[in-house]
Amino acid sequence: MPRLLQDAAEVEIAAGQRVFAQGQRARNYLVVTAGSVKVFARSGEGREVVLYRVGAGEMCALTTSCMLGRTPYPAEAVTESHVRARIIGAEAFDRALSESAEFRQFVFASFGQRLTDVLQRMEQLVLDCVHSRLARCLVHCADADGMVVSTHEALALEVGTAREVVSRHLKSMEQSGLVRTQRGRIFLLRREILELL
Amino acid sequence: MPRLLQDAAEVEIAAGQRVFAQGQRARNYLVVTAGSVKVFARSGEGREVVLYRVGAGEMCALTTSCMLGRTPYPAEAVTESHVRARIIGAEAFDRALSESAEFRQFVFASFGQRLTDVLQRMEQLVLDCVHSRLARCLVHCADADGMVVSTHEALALEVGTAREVVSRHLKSMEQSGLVRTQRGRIFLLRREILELL
DNA sequence: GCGGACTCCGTGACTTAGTCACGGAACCTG
DNA sequence: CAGGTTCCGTGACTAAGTCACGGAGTCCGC
Repeated sequence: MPRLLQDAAEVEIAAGQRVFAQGQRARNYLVVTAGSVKVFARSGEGREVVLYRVGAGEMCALTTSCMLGRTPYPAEAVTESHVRARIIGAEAFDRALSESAEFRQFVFASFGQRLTDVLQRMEQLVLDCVHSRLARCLVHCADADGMVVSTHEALALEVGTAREVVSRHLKSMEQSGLVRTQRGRIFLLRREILELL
Repeated sequence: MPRLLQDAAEVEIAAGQRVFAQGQRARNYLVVTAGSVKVFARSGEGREVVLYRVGAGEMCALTTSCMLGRTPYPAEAVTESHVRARIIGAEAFDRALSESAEFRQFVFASFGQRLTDVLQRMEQLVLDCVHSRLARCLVHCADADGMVVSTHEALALEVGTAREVVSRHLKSMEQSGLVRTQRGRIFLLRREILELL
């Protein structure tokens, strides 16, 4: 992480807090140093899609974009865990950008990474079926023992579908012996097969 | 457009040419000065999604991102019309970035704009139904007389669905007197209503 | 002008996904 | 352990996507 960030003010945010809401204006440049923030969009009727998440060492590209374009946030964000983040004001940000090649490098790299991430995600959402997306998501979210701690609801949000659909797919996966389910958690039994989508 | 770009080499590309393919490496920073380039992803079985398009005065964010991250292109691009573009090599790009605040401004703004565009598009793809997306697309693509010159196939690609689905929705729109269709073109009869999704 | 060849479109039958409405099971919490 | 809350399962229905096929419109060479 660039030196400039290490001197920046640090804030702590509890899990489940809203970081910003749709329509709000961006005030400060943000870099997460610990924990993870979920950025998502919400439809009129309450359906949601996760756009991306910001993990430790990453900046919130949307914030940066909104600050530069002076546009309001087109999405909202909440913390998924206890989060620590560094904050930089607009002026300091501009200054750092012009003075430090290292900082530019960092900002650009984050931006680029985010863009390709999002494009890839979009590609999956449109081209892959729910079954694949769910399998991928499970493998990705599983810990070393193959356990995923998440509700069907949350998984649905993640793969961009509805809870019931996730329930049904999980049931079919369970019937084919790929997973075992419990309230609030899923155990992957045949990780290799799930990885093949 | 920053001065640096005005001195850069200009290339011309005919309509329908591939600009880059999936897996290829980015070599040069690109800014389109006339025409439009379509960036899209393709699934194994030939389905496609348009990720975004680069119009006059815009840079290709994906190219920039891939150059900075030294990653291969995750998508492909073709020209939709005769295109003129300015090209800058990697070294000149880095130099311009450090020397010119104007250039930085331009690159960042483009990047940010692209990101919010893509996020918005993603949001629509997941949260809106095909009917809305199609209506929006028609309104957006129509000329002053309310005429859209496009095949059902192309519209399908645009809204991220299949040709048959577009055909059916167009038929239903025609039956409700919203549009009139001909081979290769669609006339919007009730633009106001289409705008309400 | 006429016979392909090609592109574009329409349609039926079927599969997969998403929505709605509900009830029941599992888990807190006093 | 009573009562609320969260989470999950299910059936019935609608919307969307896939597959297969045929037909209409357009282009082009002769």
